[in-house]
Amino acid sequence: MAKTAKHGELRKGQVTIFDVAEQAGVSIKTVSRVVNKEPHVRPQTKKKVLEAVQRLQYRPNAAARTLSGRRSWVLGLVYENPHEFSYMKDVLNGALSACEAGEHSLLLRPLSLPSPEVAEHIERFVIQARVEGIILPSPMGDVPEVLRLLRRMEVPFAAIAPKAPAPGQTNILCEDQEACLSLTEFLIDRGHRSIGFIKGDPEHGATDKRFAGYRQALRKHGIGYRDDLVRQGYFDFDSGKAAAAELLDLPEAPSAIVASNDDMAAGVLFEAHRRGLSMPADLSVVGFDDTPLASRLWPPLTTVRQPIKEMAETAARLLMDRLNGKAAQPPEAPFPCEIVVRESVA
Amino acid sequence: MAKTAKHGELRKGQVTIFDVAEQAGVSIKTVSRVVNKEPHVRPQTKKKVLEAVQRLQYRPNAAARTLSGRRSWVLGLVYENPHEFSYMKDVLNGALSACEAGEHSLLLRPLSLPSPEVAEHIERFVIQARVEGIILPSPMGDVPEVLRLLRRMEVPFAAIAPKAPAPGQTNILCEDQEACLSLTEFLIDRGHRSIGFIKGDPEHGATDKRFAGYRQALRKHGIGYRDDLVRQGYFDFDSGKAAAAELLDLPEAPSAIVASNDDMAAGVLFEAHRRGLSMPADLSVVGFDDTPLASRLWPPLTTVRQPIKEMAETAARLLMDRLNGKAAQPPEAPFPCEIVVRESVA
DNA sequence: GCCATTGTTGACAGCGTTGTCTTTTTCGGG
DNA sequence: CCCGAAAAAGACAACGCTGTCAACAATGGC
Repeated sequence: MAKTAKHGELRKGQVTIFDVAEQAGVSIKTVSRVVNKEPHVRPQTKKKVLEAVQRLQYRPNAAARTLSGRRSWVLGLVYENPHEFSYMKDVLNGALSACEAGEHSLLLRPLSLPSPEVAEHIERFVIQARVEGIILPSPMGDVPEVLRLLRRMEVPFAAIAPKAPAPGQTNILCEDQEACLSLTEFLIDRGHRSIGFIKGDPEHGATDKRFAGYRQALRKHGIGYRDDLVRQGYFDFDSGKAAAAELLDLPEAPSAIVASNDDMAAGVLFEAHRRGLSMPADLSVVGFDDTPLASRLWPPLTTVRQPIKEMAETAARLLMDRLNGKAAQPPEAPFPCEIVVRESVA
Repeated sequence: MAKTAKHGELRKGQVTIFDVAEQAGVSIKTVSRVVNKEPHVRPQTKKKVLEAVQRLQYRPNAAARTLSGRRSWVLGLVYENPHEFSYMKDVLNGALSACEAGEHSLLLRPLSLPSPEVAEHIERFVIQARVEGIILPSPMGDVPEVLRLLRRMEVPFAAIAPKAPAPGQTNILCEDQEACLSLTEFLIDRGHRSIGFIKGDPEHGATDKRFAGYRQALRKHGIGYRDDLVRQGYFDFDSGKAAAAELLDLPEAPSAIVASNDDMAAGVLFEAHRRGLSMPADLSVVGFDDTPLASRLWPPLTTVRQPIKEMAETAARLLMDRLNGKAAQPPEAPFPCEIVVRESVA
């Protein structure tokens, strides 16, 4: 009882497991069992404990938990710091909300990507912060050193939209190819036959799938594939602008351009404006991602909305389930995308 | 020695204070003193310890530190989740880099703002995660309940660009008014005499200062202030669009519009495009913040770049200094802004 | 009604660090 | 060369929780 008494005097608002145990008239270990959803507690006892927890507003001390147990309740989000943050914003919000629901903390680790020390940075991050699991938004899920390191350290991870979704790891995918197929078909349906395409960064998982969707659409509608209508981009504004310049300089310039993301589509519009073209009359443009940018450009972009936030949420949830020892679910079906029609297509 | 031996076997890569103590031939307390830069250690001893730390790559276990000591080494970033994340992206990066340098962790807490439970959320956040100090980017630094709560809980905080920078708290400001003065003067210099202004969200700290800069510029150049040329906005695209529509419907429509941020400026451009105006010939537009958006719009926006990242870094650093018991520095001078000239002004 | 088995609960020792208090060492002055 | 004070170093008990193992209660088969 001495101990109980000592702990009874709540210090700085901290309610401890001892207080709950006292309230419920059980030992601290039993409280621990209930809080951690362990078996071997009678329903009746469980009820008493939960009531005490509720009454005292008890929240386990994370530091003590980490120190004592094998768990740290920390997930890491390792990402490449982009110029256009809207994709990461959704990832962040999704991960954050899942972590809150799962009583985990989320620690961020931005990294600049083509760098030899990536693995070391992550290793330090994991050891230092005792990170239990890692979320890898694209393109992190495709960096071989990163994957190798995490496997070696046996740190579970979930990759969002990786390029090559390795089996046996948690992958969160979306229907990139199908979406890009529909997007291209949308242009074909409006009468376009000469359609340019700007590829994304070859490092990103989505790049190939979107391109495949484009080709599939052409094939499906019997439109010949023309290599000169396809340009390499890197998912950023400048590369989109440059690719557009090349396409528009073509003797047989396309009447519509599919950009693999909105930022590049913005580059296309910019270049077209610069040339005094009037959109969408002279050129139709579509993007991908439905960033805030898409609705702010003139003309506002027809684009594809991906459920990034939900994907990140799922990634975090699956990770936590795995850490909690839940049986491995069957791999999630790819998330569906949705075309958002705006005025950038004639 | 038994203890030392037991701890000697590095478990899961964890190097403990015992290992360092053994290597250096001192007690763990001495290691603790050195690591925490406490006094009462002979230079010679200190050197030995630091060498051992270096050799073993020792990093104190954060959980143990938190549990044992009074410190948690955690800062919180409490923000309103915006549509346009670029401001927060900079804040985040700044805070993150300062935290890394100062060996703190950063925990995020997005909140939706006009909400009665804001204070409760923050209270739980602080207690739960044992947050030691909080960074409040605008407009969080102006929510009375938040400030009241933090003062009551005695949690140090630093406000970035608050509306009413209360004395005695850490405020990070920038020269909003001066910048908006220069920005307006930039238009006046180009011959504009009828200049519209779209105010920002009245909740934000920057709103009044930017408006004051606008009025100051008119006064300085002997241009009469016209109330009908000023509209209320809320820092978002739609409000900018709506305000622009009103201004352009005016019998004597302005030849230039100053929007209090880029997102609203995007709204102005959008509305003007919709009416078939040609920019910048028919209408000049300037924004504020230099978001990625600014360079992607057509025409690209002349705007003001604020050193947000540096400001956030400073906020975090000042907070950590305070927590480390360093003497309170004199309040930092406001950060200077910089006009970024692009093609949206004729 | 007894024993073996299973289910439920509790006592107690860590986890790696800091805070407090004690012990040892150093150093200057007589 | 010794004494006292101050500086340096150490011993040890928290911190709040989980893991391990032991104790006890309930259950079922004979």
